[in-house]
Amino acid sequence: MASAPPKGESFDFEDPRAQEAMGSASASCSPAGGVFGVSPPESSRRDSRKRRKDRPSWIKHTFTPHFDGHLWRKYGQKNIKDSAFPRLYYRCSYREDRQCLASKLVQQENHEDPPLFKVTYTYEHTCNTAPVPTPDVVAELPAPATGDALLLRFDSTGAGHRGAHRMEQERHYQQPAAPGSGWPSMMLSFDSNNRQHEQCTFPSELPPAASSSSFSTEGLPAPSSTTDGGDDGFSTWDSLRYGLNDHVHFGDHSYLPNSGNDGDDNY
DNA sequence: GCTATTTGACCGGC
DNA sequence: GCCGGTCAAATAGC
Repeated sequence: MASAPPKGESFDFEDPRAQEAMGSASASCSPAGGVFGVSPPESSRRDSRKRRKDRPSWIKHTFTPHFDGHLWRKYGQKNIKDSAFPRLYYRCSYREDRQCLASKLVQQENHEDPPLFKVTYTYEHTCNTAPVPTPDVVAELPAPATGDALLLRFDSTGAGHRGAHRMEQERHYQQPAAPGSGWPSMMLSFDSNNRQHEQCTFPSELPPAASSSSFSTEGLPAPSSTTDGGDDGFSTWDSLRYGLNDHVHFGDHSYLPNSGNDGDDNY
């Protein structure tokens, strides 16, 4: 990642320190450990807004802005001047519990399908909740010739501290004739911490952004205990739509299978 | 009833 | 003075 990141999957650094810190390290949603663990500012309202420029931040372009391995809680949305899309503001769900100052801004950048999002991360996570990918849900694409069924396998590792949730499900759905029958192999995982992990391997003809062999996106901003991410245009779950080309329904959520990509921003 | 999201307002930075 | 980031009350969903 350090060099020539694939289209739609790149990092830019607003903070030179961040850029330096990244160095040759593989791109992860959060740079090499602790580099950004700069002493957090006071959490008072005023201090929290002070010195924006001093805050470590780095930018990532992705098609799946919500799959970055951490739990995020939305705290604001704002229309930005000169931007056709609103900017969404998220902060770490553990902000209060663990004084984690990590936050991110998500902004759609174009109308492409899938749309590209610019995600600006601020502060390294100090909550120590970086998830370890544990594929619990697996979406496998059968041989193209056999039909258009997608198998989703739900499972649980029970690795979470809240205890294991188990569910298994097989789902089949129709998919349009995919050119070249190149469908991504998607893996989704949920752990008992309400985190979701996703891994997706794309066929060769996928767009450059998605053709980086594989990507894994973990820790959906899982809607925490109650919701699934809300309905703010593109919820956590909506991000999945960019991983396939047809709609897949998880409960109330529908996904539009397509070439998804979240890059190697995970662990 | 609890928790997350929405949304308008506030306030700091530029 | 304008713009953008955050707060916090209101609202909605579970």
